[in-house]
Amino acid sequence: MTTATKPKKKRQILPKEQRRQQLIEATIRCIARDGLAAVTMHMVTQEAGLSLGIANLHFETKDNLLKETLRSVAEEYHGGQIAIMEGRRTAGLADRLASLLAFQLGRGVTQRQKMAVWFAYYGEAGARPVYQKIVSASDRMAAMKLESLFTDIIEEGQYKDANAAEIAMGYSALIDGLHLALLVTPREISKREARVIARNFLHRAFPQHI
Amino acid sequence: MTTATKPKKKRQILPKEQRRQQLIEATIRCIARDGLAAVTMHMVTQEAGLSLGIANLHFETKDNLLKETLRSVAEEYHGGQIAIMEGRRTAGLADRLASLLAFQLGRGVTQRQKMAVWFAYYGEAGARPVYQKIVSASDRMAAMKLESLFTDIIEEGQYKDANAAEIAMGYSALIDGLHLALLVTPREISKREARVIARNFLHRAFPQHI
DNA sequence: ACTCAGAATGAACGATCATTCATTCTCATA
DNA sequence: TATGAGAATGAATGATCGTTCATTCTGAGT
Repeated sequence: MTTATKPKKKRQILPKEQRRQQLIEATIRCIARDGLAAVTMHMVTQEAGLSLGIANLHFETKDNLLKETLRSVAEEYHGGQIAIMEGRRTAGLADRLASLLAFQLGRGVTQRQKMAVWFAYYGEAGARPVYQKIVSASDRMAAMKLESLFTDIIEEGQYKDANAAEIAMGYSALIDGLHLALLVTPREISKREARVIARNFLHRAFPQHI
Repeated sequence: MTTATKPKKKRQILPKEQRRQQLIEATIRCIARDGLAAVTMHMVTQEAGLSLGIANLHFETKDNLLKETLRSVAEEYHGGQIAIMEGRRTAGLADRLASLLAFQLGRGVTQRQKMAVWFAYYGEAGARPVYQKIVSASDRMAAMKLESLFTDIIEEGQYKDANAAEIAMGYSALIDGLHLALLVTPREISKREARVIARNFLHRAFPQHI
């Protein structure tokens, strides 16, 4: 039996921003794998393949690292939605609606990892106003864009008695709830079923568009 | 300035079950106030007005106490729903539907406390299969009852193209999402609005019943 | 009134973790 | 090649927390 080889030893110096990103990504993987409560600085820095002190060097405190990680995930998630809803690519409203749904309930291990992080923070949000503030910054923007998209759709489809704000809040809640179900009881619901449910919600509201 | 009075000193012996309940309730308050990650044995036992060692005496470990607390909240929440859906009180299906909605989005500080606990655990559920198992035990039962209620409603209303299982999953997800919104961004949505959204969801599915 | 089973207590212990900082190492620049 | 600014390291530190258990205390039974 040979002594375990130490695969990497070489120390490398990289620009600050790159290290920060590297540490945030390692943090996301740790949270998704072990849960927010179990994450330690050792765990994160080892996951990143770096030394213990590096996280404090770039983020000052663990709390700060966690906050920045949440900000990163929130901005990516909401940013993705906003990009679709602003619709530079797809011109038609119906296309945007379909793209949005596909993005929100799309495939990918990445997606699942991000969702795990998302809800780990939600779980603490009730007790930690800081988290609420970080999320609501980008959340509010996404909510506005969604309401605006629905307003356009209602006008285009001449839907009677349709309240864009109310449907938007309902749709957002439904998507959150479906994500939660996929995360907590994945055996009870598949992504395909989740997509059907969300589609039917939209279809009942905007039958001509989806 | 007088020395701070020590309000309580008398040691009291109570039956095991009562102490367990007392500790679980203290745990719920602690989680709601400070978040699951911040809860300590000191905190819980002090909140309960008891001594440090008592939680270990009745629950062996902290982990066990947290698991039992989750079980208690899950059973209360799902149990409340199940009781309504079995509908011994209200005979009409429409009444049951309204009662269910009122229960799920009803008023009360208690409700908010329980919801905080609920999502604190959801946040860790992705990384802790034990939590998933505890929740899914009562969750599955509630889901079955809900689907059964919707099946009856579909038959009574002769709704065409309505899939009870799909609408039940959608409704459950919507309620979860609304709870999440109320917890995380209470300024963006009121309980009244949440109730309207849920009601409209049901109205679109079962227009004759609500 | 007396007794004692076992409920309750809390000081102490050991383990874990975030943070610090003296030291080592890297690489852009000269 | 030589050099030093500062990036990276990880042993050490101090604080926090879960758990233990010797001791104290209670109250039902006699």
